[in-house]
Amino acid sequence: MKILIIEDEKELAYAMGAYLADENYLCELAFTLEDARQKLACHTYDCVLLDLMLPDGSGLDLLATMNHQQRLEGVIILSAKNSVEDKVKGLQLGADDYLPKPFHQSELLARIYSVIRRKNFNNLNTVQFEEIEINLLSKNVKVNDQEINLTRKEFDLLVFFISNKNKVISKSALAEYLSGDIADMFDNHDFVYAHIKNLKKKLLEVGGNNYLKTLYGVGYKWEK
Amino acid sequence: MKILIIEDEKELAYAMGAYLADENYLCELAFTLEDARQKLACHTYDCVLLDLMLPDGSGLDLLATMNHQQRLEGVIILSAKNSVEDKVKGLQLGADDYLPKPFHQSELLARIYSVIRRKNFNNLNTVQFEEIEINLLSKNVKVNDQEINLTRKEFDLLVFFISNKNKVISKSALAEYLSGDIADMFDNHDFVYAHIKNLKKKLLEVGGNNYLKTLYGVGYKWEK
DNA sequence: CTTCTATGATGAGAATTTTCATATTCAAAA
DNA sequence: TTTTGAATATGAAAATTCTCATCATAGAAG
Repeated sequence: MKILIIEDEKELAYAMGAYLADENYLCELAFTLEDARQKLACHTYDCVLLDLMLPDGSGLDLLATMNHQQRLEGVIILSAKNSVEDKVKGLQLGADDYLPKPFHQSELLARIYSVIRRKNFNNLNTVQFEEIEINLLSKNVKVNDQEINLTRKEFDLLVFFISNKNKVISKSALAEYLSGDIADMFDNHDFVYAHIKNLKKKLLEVGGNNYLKTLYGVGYKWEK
Repeated sequence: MKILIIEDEKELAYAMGAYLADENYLCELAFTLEDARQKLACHTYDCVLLDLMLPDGSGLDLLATMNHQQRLEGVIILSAKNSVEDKVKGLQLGADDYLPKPFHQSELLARIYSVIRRKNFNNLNTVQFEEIEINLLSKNVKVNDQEINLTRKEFDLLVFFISNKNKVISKSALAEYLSGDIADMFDNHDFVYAHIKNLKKKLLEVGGNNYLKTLYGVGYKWEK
């Protein structure tokens, strides 16, 4: 489970990071909005801990953007202000929980666990992208309500693309994801081509659109 | 592959980060010794790029600590000084390479690759159980110094057994581990039998002992 | 001790995954 | 614009993985 901690009080941020690391969460820290945006652009997290007052702006702006981009991360707002307006605004903007500072580590942990669990039960079961509907649990995929059979690798590929839509994904990242192993730089990853070809073919056969753009020399991007 | 860039010239640090990110390394930046120590306390990297002259001290001190703590990271010293003493001292303190500034990106890349490779091929990546020797990186397996070819699943199975030796492992745990997916209670996991059979056969063919006990109705246990 | 049932083992075949040789396409250099 | 080298696409073959039918065995029940 990966957590992004957006918090400009460095001492607090490091303390949270260390504590959560102990609990086997993978943590990354962002001390500014800009830093947070960078990290969110490159990575997907399971949960984001968001301080509202940051040196370069309000966390609420970031929250609005994330909501707008339909990010899947659970967001817990950490705020010292503890104003009702912020809390309401935060939850309206799609935050999943609000934790006033100061808080106990155990409480933080409990909230994180609950947010991740809730997210998982809401979003994890089905994912939709235009005419494509994926049930992550049963692993069924429908295109225009017509069911198609994908192999495991094709399914994984589709899910990975859709959950990273609009982002550029390198071939080696795909290789790593599909093989479930660190991608050796000096291996060739031609099997990725094969699975992409087969996935494309199956989607087209049932009248799906091709959302997968090839970015020569760079990778792939799934977008409308 | 994760790289920690310890470098106080921010522009250079960002440039390296961007370049290495392109090459599919995950990079983190530290601009001070303190920052670097924090990050090293929380994370493990595959390679550390270390500038020697940092605002809050000399990188050599950090190197000494890392050496003392027997950290596994490969360390490449980046230095503008290019003094023979620093180079000697750095290598004595356990650095793996020394790259005088300015350098070309391609050279940096080559050094990183070489350092990671060297680190990875030493015996830190091998696991031994009696006559069986496994290199986790190259994925070679030797039985009585004789190399055998295992498929990916057979290899994974062997590693899983040996790293859980003397413990009882259920069939569904094996299924989950091999498939890299939560094991569906209502699936049958007969493929586990197949891989176990094939692994056993290959090990016996080269004169290995059978360390795998079947616990009827319970699971398996790897023990001498 | 025998029978019965569920679990595990096995071989063969089906399906999937990966590799490989070849063709095509892209973008930089000439 | 044309050429060139590298990246991507593709079909088919090779290798691996999974399924299935059948057999063997452990342990419970009679």
